[in-house]
Amino acid sequence: MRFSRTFIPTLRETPAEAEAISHILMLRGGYVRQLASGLYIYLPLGWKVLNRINKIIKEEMDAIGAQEISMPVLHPAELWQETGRWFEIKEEMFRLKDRGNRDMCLGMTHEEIITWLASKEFRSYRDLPQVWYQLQTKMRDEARPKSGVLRTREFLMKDSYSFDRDDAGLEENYKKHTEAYHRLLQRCGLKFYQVESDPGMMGGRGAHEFMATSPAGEDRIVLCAQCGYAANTEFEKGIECPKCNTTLRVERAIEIGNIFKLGTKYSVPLKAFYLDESGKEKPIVMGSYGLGPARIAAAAIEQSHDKDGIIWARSIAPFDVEIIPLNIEDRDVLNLADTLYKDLKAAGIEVLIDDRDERPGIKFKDADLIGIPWQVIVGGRSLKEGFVEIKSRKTKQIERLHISDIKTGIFRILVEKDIFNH
RNA sequence: CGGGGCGUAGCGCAGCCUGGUAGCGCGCCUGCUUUGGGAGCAGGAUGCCGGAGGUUCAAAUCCUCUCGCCCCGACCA
Repeated sequence: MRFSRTFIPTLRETPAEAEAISHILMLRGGYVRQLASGLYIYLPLGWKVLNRINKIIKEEMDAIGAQEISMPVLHPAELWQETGRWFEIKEEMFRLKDRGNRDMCLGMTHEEIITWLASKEFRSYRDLPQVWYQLQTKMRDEARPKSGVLRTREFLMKDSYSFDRDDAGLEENYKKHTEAYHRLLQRCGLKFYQVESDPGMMGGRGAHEFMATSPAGEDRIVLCAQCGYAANTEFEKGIECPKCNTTLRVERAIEIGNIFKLGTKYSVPLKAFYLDESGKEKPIVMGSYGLGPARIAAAAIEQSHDKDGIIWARSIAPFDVEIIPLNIEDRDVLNLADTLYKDLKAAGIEVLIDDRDERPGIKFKDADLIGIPWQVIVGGRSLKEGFVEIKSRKTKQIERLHISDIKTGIFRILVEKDIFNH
């Protein structure tokens, strides 16, 4: 895309309302804008990042046989009354009435809805197992939204649900999800831990959280350097590792995903039953698996930035490469930059060209702020000597490439040196 | 929901204590000069001082109420 025609409103100064690093950089980099407390607008760059994360999530979910569907955000109250959560959950649920004065609510999660579907559709053990997922907006009237997109009142969630005939089936789907989460979070370039957690109001028989370490995190986890043991501090108050007696270290972390073995907590009240081989009616055994794409993006920034801005992993960066012609009034510079732009694009690389009529300093500053992993700098000075430069956002190292060798040179660097390349 | 802080130009802030013509920096617009790390000069535009009520000859400033945003805590299916 052309910078001059793309809406990327970078900010020179830090807005007063932002304190968390990811919040500051998302605002300054022109990724998001705040509408109200806990409500965010994703601008072109932010939306691109979110979609790249979503794409990775979908690929890994599809790979374990999950099928994408989409459920409503607006729910009838009855289902929530049947499971009791209509009464257990207090101000955190947005409630409203429709024109017929029927009680409705905005979905905080979708167990009730998907279990209703399951109760209508599944008859026989032959219908199972199934795993369904969606990327859908969740609404929660948070007591205290905070830290930019880390804790909001409306947010996107990947939520999947598994339906099995017995515990063995649930264990298998649970394990598949665990493995998919590890793969996808690695692909996003995150440092994270899987820890045991409290099933809480979700109920059921076991749960895990996926935690990305960051000082901006709301949770604390304990880690064992010796054996890799990790747990939520809710459970482990002691400072010794229960597995190998090494001293544990406590770190703050962002909860980016959680998974629950629901068992029959929802299938029983919502009458989601199936008939087994002997014709006996049994409740479906369920699991539910959440993941927050916006939290993945924010955690990635928290874990990878410097004083100049964001340092994206290439897998989730808004673009792979940013071409920076330093002076667009210099014909040679602009022409070469433009040719490169078209060539890289044609080769399937996501590329942004800073074709604005701005001074070099502004372009450098904005490029570092936005954090695209590779910068291709086309300047009059080195061009006269026959070179362009390719610079790593992460290491700041510059490699000079002769113009006769630019294209292949860039491809070589993208493949060989990109530590995030998968 | 408890505690604290802040609302003044697009952004960052000063002015408030001690009432008296609304300011600074950046950005924005015009022109010229500049072009390898947020340019220089000259000219210009921009304010319901969050809102309502009150005190006063006079309120950004004092008083009351209210709304919004941030931070700490509680909460977080």
